[in-house]
Amino acid sequence: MKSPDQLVLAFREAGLKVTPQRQLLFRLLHDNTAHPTAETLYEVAVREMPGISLRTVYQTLTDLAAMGELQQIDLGGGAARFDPNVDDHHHVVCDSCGDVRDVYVANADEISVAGLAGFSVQSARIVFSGKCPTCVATPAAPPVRKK
Amino acid sequence: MKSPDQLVLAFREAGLKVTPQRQLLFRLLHDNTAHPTAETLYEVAVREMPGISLRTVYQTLTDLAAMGELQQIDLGGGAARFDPNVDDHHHVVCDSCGDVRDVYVANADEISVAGLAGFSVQSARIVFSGKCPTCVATPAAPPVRKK
DNA sequence: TTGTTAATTCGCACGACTTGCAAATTAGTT
DNA sequence: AACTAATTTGCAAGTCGTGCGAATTAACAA
Repeated sequence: MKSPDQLVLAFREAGLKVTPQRQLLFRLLHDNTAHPTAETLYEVAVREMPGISLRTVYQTLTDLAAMGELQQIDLGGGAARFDPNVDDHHHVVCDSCGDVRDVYVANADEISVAGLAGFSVQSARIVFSGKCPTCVATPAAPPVRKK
Repeated sequence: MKSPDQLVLAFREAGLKVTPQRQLLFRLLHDNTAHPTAETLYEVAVREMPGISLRTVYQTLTDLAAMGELQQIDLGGGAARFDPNVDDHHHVVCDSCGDVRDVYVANADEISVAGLAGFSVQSARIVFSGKCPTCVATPAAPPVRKK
């Protein structure tokens, strides 16, 4: 994702307005490696800007994703997560606490696949599951997911 | 997934009852490669058994998944899909029509991954996206997803 | 065959997540 | 300062799935 300043320019060039709400979200997302949900991001945002609405957070996240500045990650079940890292990468999810981290796969294109005959493949997403270092050390860590 | 007859035995052994509804679903799922959603399966089931409820379909799918006879696939956004193929395999999704197919990856364990330090990884899911053969041939095929 | 009991079915309500809508507000420009 | 289109916001609504409770039924025993 571009820096907040660059995003301001990018939004104006796209004919979009730069509001205080958006600028706040630009800041909160910049270098954010927490893979927040819309709700999570909202909770942080509302502390700095008490009036901001969850609807606006959704809206801005959608806009950023549409501009390719943000990757939306659907891990099934719960809420979508948003990743300002738009490099080619993948993810690990902790089954216990729901934590998500970026993972880099060097030779993803070297895997040999059967069953893709006739398919025009555009992308491949890899999601690893397991226990994060913290939850490995703490056996009974309660899941974060609401469901 | 086991055959319908074997599932009957497995359910009884687990202390679960074998109802006509369940037997119907056993049959509909056997050798089913369509990766149906609960809703889709319900629509087929209700034709053979007009009174069956969507609730029961969800219940039975959950039971089968808990017994390891069915794999639940969350591809984000829409409804979960169910796969009676419980072999170690992965999936391709058609962006146009939503079709899902099984894919076998031979050397999935040979990929070199960075960022998993300290993580205890249990599994890896790979989802390919693209256009299925039909949608490659028919450019403007409408998406199936309701969203 | 009849009785017993725990499991199941089913419909409805509800919960989580997300989007549609419309009125009021505001950013960016003239 | 005025204008206009974009934005914000709250609420309603939609989708997917689950909790709950009353009525039903499978499984088993006498």
